[in-house]
Amino acid sequence: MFHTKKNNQVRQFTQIMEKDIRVRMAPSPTGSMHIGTLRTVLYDYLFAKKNSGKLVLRIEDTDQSREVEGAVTDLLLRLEDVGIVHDEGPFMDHANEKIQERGNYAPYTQSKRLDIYTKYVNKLLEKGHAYHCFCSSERLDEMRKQQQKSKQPPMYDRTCCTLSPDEVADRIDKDEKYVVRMKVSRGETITVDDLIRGKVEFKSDTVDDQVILKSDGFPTYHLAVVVDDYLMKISHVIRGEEWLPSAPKHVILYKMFGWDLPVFAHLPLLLNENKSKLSKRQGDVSVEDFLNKGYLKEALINFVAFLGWNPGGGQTREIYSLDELIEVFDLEKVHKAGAVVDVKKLNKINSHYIKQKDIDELYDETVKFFNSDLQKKYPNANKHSDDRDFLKRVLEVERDRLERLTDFGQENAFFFGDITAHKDLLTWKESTDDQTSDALKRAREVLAEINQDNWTRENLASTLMDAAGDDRGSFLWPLRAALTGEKRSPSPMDCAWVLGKQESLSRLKNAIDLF
RNA sequence: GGCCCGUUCGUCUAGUGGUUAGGACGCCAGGUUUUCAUCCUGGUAACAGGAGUUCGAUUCUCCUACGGGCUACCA
Repeated sequence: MFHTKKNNQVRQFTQIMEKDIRVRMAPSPTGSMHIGTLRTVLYDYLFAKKNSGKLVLRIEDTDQSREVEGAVTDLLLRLEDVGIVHDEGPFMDHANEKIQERGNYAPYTQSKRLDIYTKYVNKLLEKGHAYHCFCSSERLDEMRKQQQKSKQPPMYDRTCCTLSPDEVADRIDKDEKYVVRMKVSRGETITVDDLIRGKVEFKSDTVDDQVILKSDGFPTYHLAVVVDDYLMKISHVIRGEEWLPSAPKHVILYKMFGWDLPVFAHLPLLLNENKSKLSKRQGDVSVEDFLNKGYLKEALINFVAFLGWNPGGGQTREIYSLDELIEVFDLEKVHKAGAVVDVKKLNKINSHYIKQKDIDELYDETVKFFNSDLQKKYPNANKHSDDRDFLKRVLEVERDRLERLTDFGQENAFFFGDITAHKDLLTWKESTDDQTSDALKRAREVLAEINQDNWTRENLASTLMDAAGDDRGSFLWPLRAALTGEKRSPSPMDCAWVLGKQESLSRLKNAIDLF
């Protein structure tokens, strides 16, 4: 009777739990947001949204020594940049330039939860699942050295495990520094059930008596994640594969506390070209770097989503918006093997989004890159730097040539400064001087006849193509060269459109004067 | 060294107990084009190796090799 009832309760409870999808992103504030973090966080977000769940942001700052000033702010800003919105945790309060926490399980910053951890560590201590350890780091180092030498796995030798309660109390009284270690029972098999990898088994004999409470009173990651994931009712633990080896420690802790396990999903690593774990050294890896290099957030999200996952099912489309990704995302389709980050592919995706983007929106995102370099590159550019219409025309003509936003204006100095045309450049293939001169004069006549109102991209294109007739090269090349002074550029119609009638005619006159 | 994970074109990947092993990026060639770029078409290139199961394995199992991760009072 009793058992049946209880089982039913348990079943109901777990059913509710299963429906209640809650995932967390749990970064450490140790620097600017890494592209790998972005991928993990994106999968968190996609999974939560796909399953109508909640996304929690929790700051894992239990290592004070590694903490970097402003890292949390950077993180929140980057999340805003790419459009990943969480439901609980710290948020930027832009009005007051502060960080504010929101949610029922606050605080979401581990350094503010110290008393919670000590409480749970004490529980473990009481139940005999943990013990105090007074070993100095010098002794520990020496011990590991010896173990390495004799080809033993480096593990704590449990010297302090057998200390009597009296001795422990005594040494604590004497203010001796100590840590608390979890006591892993021997001879067991620990199974980590992973959504992506299936069941992964570990012998408990190979699991170290991990420190769970450091001598500074802070918990280690292992204790803090388990406690917080439990208290914050996290249903799915999604994190990088580098955590797989420590997953059995977490499973053991859940068991010690008597808590239900969350679902684990260990994501494949993002790799350098040489297949090692993606790191700085090998180029920029922070989200901010990519954004600053002129990659659109849509491209970055799209690119990173397909590193280690794809919709499958013979689907060949690879361009997906964030909302579309939510539609098709499936955590179980995530791969097992690591994925090399290939910037060339990112470039392609980026240029795709640049071509697609609404021109005004694109302009707003692009012009800031242009302005920052404007003075250095184009001494004469000032006359146009505030001319939104002019810059927008340049962008429209250039957009199909852009791989990154930072390319804007890069190869088109002729739009902004004075040019010097040379005879050689103006001459098309075997044309004689007379032919070139005639072509230029004819072009000037054609352009001169187009009145201001008709000075549109479309009209210029059709008029000039008509004027070019069959022998396009001998007409269009000198015109383009006269307008740009460059070997490569957008089409003469586009250049004329951007430059405007007056400037175009003036440049043509300068060219004609050379002959 | 120990533990764990992984392995389809160079890269990201689809896919199946029987397929001409498909797509994307890159690269190469051709086309469109006044140039460059865009765009279009085509081409190049892969199931790590061995054994087993099977009528048949890239697909299932085992072994090996190779790669990677972890091995802290870091996360």
